[in-house]
This record gives sequence, structure tokens and C-alpha cells, in this order.
Amino acid sequence: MLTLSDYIEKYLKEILEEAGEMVEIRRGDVANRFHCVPSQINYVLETRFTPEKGFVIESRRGGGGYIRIIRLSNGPRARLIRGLMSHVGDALTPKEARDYLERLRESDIITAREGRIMAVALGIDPRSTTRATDAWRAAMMQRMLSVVSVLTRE
Amino acid sequence: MLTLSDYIEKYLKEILEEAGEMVEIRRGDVANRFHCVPSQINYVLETRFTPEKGFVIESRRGGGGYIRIIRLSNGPRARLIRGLMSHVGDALTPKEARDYLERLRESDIITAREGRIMAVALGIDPRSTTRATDAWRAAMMQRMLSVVSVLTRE
DNA sequence: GTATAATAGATCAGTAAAGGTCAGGGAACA
DNA sequence: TGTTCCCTGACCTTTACTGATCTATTATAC
Repeated sequence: MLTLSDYIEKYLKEILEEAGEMVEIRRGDVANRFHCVPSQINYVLETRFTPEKGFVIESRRGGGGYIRIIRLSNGPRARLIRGLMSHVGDALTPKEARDYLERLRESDIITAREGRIMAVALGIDPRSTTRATDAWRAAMMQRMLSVVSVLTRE
Repeated sequence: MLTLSDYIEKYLKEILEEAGEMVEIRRGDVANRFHCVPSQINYVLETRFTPEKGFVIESRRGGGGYIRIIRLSNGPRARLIRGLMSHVGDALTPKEARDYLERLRESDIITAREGRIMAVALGIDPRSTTRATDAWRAAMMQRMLSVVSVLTRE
């Protein structure tokens, strides 16, 4: 027995397939098509289009707003990022963070420059005034990996 | 999903590009061309042609009035970075941060990828759920600019 | 020369048009 | 009988757009 969420998921995957690696939708339109409240679209996106399942969501509010569904590549690099993401958890020590960056660099997923910038952001650069907790660092790493995953083909 | 404001922005950038570093427009004419109220032109100028993005607006009212859009020249990259750093001060709003990133990108000081990563770090990406304050954002931007400055040669 | 009419841009509050969040109700299932 | 998944709706934030009204500048009438 398929639920409404299943049908919405199917529909979104179909139009994504047609469009290629990215598709833009209007939340209200999709909600209308399936005669449900708009927030159900968020539910479907949150539960079925996660990075672990190979998707990333970006969006904008306001007039002309949109929701963008991006299919992540399934190449070795993209898979490595996803592996790291699922491994971060909710705490990340400075040493762990450094190791992650080194791994990303050696796999040619990020450049040396990008690594330096990320190090600052994670509070593991001498420049950084150390107010960063391990929990905060984990969240920051998670978000940066998410954006990097979108930028990584292969 | 482009809005009318996006089209007006594009148009203004085109005629600015054609004209060089400065272009003069009549607000009423542009409003007419896009079939909108004149104040929408102000909206576009305020949101898309800010000093942080490297533009200055001058205008005169009354008969023969005009609006002048001036693109600020960057000079050497190192100088632009120093300039931005001194302007950041100890508070940086999300909008200012976005505008700075755009200027850095337009000036080829950072790549689009680096811009996306920095946006996450600054908490101005929808991905960022944590509540970043303007003071915190300013400090983060200072540190990242400092790193970028080291990595940038002419 | 001064008053006033005409012209053009500035301002700002208000409205519309998106998407986000979160607590909670109900259904299915272990 | 609890847990997990589905779904809703009230309320919030962000961005775009409009219109009434104000201010500055120039042209013209006397």
C-alpha cells in the first residue's frame, strides 16, 4: 500500500530524471498537485531526499522562491564524502577535523586553498580564536561536506 | 525562477557593461520599459547595486534628473582584500556578507566553490541552522579574508 | 528677482508571494 | 501498548512589489 509520500517521492524522482541532475520545483505547486499541505513536501524531502540517499536540497524563500533537488553523483569521490558525512556524528575534535581535511585533500575532493579556508571555519587554524566546541565543529563540518558534495562530480 | 527584479538587474548590468564604468539612467524610463512602478527601480538598486558589491549610486531629482550607476574599480587584489577587511569591522549582517562574497567572486579573488564554502562558514547558507550573530560573522569573515589574502598573489 | 508650477527621484509602510519550523494527532505495526 | 511513520495546520522568516506622499531641481510667470 503506497502512501501519499510515496507518490510524491515517485513524482519528484520522475521529473528529476527528466531534467537531469537538478530540478527546481515550487513547493506550493507540488502540494496543489497532490492536494496536500505544503509542509508535506518538506516531509518527503527530509525523509527521502537526504545526502545518504544521494540527494541534496537547496531552497530560497520569498517571491520567486524555489526548492532545488540535486542528485549527487555516485562516483568514488562523491561516495567518499557521503561516507565521511555519516561518520561525523555530533562531536569532532580538532585532530579529527584535520584528518578529515587531509583525506579530502589527498582524494582531490578539495583544493589546498579550500582546505585552508575550511580549517579556519572549523576553528583549527592558529588564526581562529578557540571558541569552537567539538559539537559545533561537527555541525560545521557536516554543512561544509554537504556543500562540497554538491560541487563534486564523479 | 527569475523575478522582475532579476531582469532589471540584468538589464542594468548590461548597459553598464556597454557604457564602461558608469552609466546614467532615467528612473521613469527604466520603470516604463519593465512596466513597473518607479520605486521598484530603487528596490533593485538597493538590493543589487550596493557598495559591498562594488557599486555606487548617485542621483539628482527635478527636471533633468538622473540616476548614475558607478562600478568601483578594484585595483590590485591585495588592496581590495585589505579594503574589505577594514570595512568589515566588528559586525557583519548576512546581506553584507553575501555582498562581500559576490564582490570577491567578481574580482576573481575567490572561486565560486570557495564562495559557497565561505557562505556556509558564515552561516548565510540555508543549510546553516545555527544562529550566527553579526559579531561572530564579522570575526569569521576577518579570519577567512586573512587566509585568502595569504593565498592570493597578483 | 521672486513665486509658483512642473518634473523627477526618494522614502517607507504595507501587501503579496514564496518557503521553513515544529508540535501534535492519527494510523500501522512490532 | 508503545514506537515509528505519515500527515496537518498554525505561525514564522525572507524576498518581491506597490502606492501614497515627501523632497529636490528646474522652468516659467509676473
